[in-house]
Amino acid sequence: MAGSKSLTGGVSNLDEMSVIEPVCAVFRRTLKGAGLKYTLERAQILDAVMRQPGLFHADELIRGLKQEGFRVSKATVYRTLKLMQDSGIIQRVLFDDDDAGRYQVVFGTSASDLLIRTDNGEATQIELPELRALCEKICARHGLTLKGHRLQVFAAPE
Amino acid sequence: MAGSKSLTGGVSNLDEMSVIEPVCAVFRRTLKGAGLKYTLERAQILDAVMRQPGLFHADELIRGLKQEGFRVSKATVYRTLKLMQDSGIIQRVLFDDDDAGRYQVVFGTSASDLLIRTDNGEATQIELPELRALCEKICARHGLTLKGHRLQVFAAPE
DNA sequence: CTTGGTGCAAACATTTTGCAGCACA
DNA sequence: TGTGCTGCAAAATGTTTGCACCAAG
Repeated sequence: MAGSKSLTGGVSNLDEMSVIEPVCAVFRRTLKGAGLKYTLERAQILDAVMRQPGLFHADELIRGLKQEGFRVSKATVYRTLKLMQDSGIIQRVLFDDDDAGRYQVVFGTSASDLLIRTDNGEATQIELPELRALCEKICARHGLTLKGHRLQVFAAPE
Repeated sequence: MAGSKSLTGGVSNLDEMSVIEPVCAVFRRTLKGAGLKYTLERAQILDAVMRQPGLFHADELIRGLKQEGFRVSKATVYRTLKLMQDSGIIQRVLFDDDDAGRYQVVFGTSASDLLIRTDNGEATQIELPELRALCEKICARHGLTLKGHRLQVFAAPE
């Protein structure tokens, strides 16, 4: 991770990044579909994003990238983050006050569901399979097709 | 600094809060409990908020107030909005890109649940009674007490 | 008086955009 | 050659804060 370019580049050789593979493909496909390119910077950012533990701040991400020696500008990071949203790889999350800039990886997980502790803000990804059916039901009732969902459960100890 | 700091200590039970008790009373009680005052401006803002159809933007609210002849500053509006969040009367909502500044009245409704059309951004409040039990189950599994939840269902026609 | 509230404007944090140069199809 | 990409810095949002003054207990 400290080297120069051990990225998912995809042009030729890869490293031992396994989680990233499918996401990478999705991202690339989406980009290509829009006439955009899968550049080194975008690969680096995707890589960094997938390495994030659940939730992350755009700011942290940027700092992390710089710390690892990558020279990406925040403009590019934000631009890429937006592209990733469009590709359905990540989504913005806001669960309480003052939580701007918070993102979450949603690709390859059913991780739109969060359990959030109101006492310390800690967020855990939860699994709630039954929810899917509920959402589908609601959509059907409105004559719509389910595209996704997001649940935030707030709780405290005691 | 993640958790919210409730003025009276954990308002929370939004879902079962009876519709009967006027929001005004709750707000007032909460304020008093924190040694704060229920001023004219706060009343005006609360009033305007309750008049909002579901979701609203802080910005719209401010414009609306000014248009009605009230001379409240945005600073006061934001300060009051925050107080209302702490009282559990409203909550911030972010369901997609670019939706900062969006709020929702949650008092007296089980309205943390939204059906959002991905094609035009239109948001409808939905009723999903079964969800409550699911949330409770999850909380129990983690040894926590349910404080509230928020669901966003994304869907499109076709 | 003392505590809190308000408006205003400046400050902030986050995200976006204009621009010039660069890279690759 | 053109189209897209990048970094930088400036701009644009959305929200908060410092300050001086006002209002009520």
